[in-house]
Amino acid sequence: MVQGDANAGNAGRGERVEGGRGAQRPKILDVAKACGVSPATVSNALANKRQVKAETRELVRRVAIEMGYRPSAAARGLSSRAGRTWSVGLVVGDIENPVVPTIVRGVEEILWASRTSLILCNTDFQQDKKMAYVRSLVDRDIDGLILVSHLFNDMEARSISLLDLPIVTVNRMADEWKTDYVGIDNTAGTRSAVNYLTGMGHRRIAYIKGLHTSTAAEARFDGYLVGIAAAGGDTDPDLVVQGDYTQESGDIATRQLMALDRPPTAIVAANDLMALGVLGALRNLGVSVPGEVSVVGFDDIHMSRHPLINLTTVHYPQHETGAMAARLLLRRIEDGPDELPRSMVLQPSLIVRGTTAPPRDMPGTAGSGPNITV
Amino acid sequence: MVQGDANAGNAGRGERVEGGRGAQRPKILDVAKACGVSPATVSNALANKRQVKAETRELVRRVAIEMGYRPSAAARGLSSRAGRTWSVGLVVGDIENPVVPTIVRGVEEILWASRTSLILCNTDFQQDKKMAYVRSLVDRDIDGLILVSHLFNDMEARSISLLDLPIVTVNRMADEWKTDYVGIDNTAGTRSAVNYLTGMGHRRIAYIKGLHTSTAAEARFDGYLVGIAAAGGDTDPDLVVQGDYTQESGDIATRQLMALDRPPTAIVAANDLMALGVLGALRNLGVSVPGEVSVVGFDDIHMSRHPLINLTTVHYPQHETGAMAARLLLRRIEDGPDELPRSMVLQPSLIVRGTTAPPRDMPGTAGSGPNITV
DNA sequence: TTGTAAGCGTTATCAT
DNA sequence: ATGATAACGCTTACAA
Repeated sequence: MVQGDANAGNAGRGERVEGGRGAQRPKILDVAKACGVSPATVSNALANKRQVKAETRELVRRVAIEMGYRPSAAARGLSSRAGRTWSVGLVVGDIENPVVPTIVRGVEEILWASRTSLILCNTDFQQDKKMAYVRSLVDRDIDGLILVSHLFNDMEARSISLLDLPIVTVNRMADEWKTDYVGIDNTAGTRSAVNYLTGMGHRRIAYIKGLHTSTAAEARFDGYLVGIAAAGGDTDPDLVVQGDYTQESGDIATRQLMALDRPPTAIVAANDLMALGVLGALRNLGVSVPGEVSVVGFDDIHMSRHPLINLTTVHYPQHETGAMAARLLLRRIEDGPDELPRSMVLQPSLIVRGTTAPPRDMPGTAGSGPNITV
Repeated sequence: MVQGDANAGNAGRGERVEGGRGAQRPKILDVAKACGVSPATVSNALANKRQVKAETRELVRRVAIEMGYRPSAAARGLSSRAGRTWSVGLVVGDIENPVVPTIVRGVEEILWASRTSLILCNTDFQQDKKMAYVRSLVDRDIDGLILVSHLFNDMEARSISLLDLPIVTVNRMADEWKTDYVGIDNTAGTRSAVNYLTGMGHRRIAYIKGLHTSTAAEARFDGYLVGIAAAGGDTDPDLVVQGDYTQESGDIATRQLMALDRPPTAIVAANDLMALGVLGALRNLGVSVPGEVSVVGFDDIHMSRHPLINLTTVHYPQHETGAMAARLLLRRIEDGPDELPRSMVLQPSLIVRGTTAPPRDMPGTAGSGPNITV
């Protein structure tokens, strides 16, 4: 029973719909009619909100399923003042950066559990694209927003704050903008990497910086500086090269570093992608790792674990970061804006693999075995 | 990896903004009043639809911007019969699989150009999660749907077809379901890989299959079979091992293959991720590549290009696939359902790198230089 | 050129 | 326990 009469009321409208195709989705009124009750009752029966006689409730439910009725999310959001849209925006700079999909996955996992949709925005780190996306998300009445590795200037921050929309920022160091925050202690991360190297006797340690637009990049660099200073390492400015987080920039930086009169005995990169570039360049230059030069990355992307790469790196809990951001956001959405901003700082940890060893001129304890011998 | 302390010392920063907070977003009526015109005029002035006196139009626009007015997407979609929601769903199995982010990026690039939002759904290849996501997308009145590497059984396909929603499937071989389609010639891809190997003299070539739930996996396997048959290669069933597209399964399969009485001289994997597993396993087993065993992958993920990996593989145009899917979808959304289904089959191409060489017992032309020597 | 009013599909507030 | 009816914020006939 109950089959084709959806569309009964609005027949004649769907010109083109000739053969039984294009059966429009039934609306709540269709279900109501089919059940001989009012739309309100259907709504209540389905939402389990008000008291509805068990009998009617069952009837409505059965018919609704039979007809394939599904409430329109848009209509729902429009109605009911407290109505959520059950969707959140996720703004990332570059979905192709290996750390990002893992973060996204962490976010998705949590959101899925509360049946919240994820609107993905890829900004290519362009200011205007970023803002346009945010505006578009707001137009959609999203319940909340997660911003990964993005900086907002005062004007932008102010204009967004006005919306008093639940926001969680990820990988952005604290500023005046009071949003919830998830991140790691970047400084501690690089410092532990440098400490490890100096502990093995390295003194001439190079650093390849990340994109300057990121506060995380600054923090990681600080860790390097502190670590070098603490061990009385070489502070030759030529040992610091600007990169942009891409593999290629790691490659270029390495050629530059190895061309120095006194090349470094170890290279620390601000992320794994650049470290991979370092390894590639060294390989092509015929420099053995870790025999002649040690290499350390930051992030611990999946590929770094590969036996052919086997990169010593600082582990960044990417999945957990995403999951935590989503949890914070959902909590904020439920609690409302009156709670104090929450910060979650996860701890990175050094993972020692095969690209690090004592410097050649100081054959102390051997590393975990040479990784590549050219 | 040590959990972090939560809630840092940013207390004191959050003062509860009591008074002027929560300035709600202005609605069209607010703008109308502020301009002394009717809401209809505001709508028309902003949408540039009907003729509006240039003067009023400018006034309305200025005031709208001043007040920060933005039309509600939900209300817009709900109103106007022809109203699109300017959002599409993108269903993928695993965002962490390296080919996926690149496809996503291709989709995003095109969608962004037409200001259409991307709702990302990660199914983990679970049937129920997949269908739940699709339903949720339909509830949201999305304008269209892109399904990447997903199979739908008849019942599912039928129930979705009823919606007559614009759909583009990616990486799924043709079946009775008439949707637009983007894919590559998978069979030709693996066949070219096998041809290359047999051309160098290989006869005992192993194959690691992809997940059986995917039709692409079947097609790729077919290419292997055809290639082997054409060259009179070894059809020993032990040479075919089932994998699941993960790196780990490539590793396991390789140990199994190399433990055979007569191990293969070459291994073809149904994707790069498994091929990376193969390389890792061979490395750990002390088998030289390509000296003792040649390895070929499929996809050409970013990492395969790395000098330390340097994997010979079949290039799969991931970005272009995503972009093409989005173009097809947008076109379908605009053209309506009456046009015939369109199919787009892109051509894969073999990329010869360093993991392939003639078999040891047949030292013809050497490969492009040994990649790894253990 | 502009205003009025009728939807769009729900949920919420009243009555009954 | 249920049914009218008024929002929700917008677009678009239809009038003026």
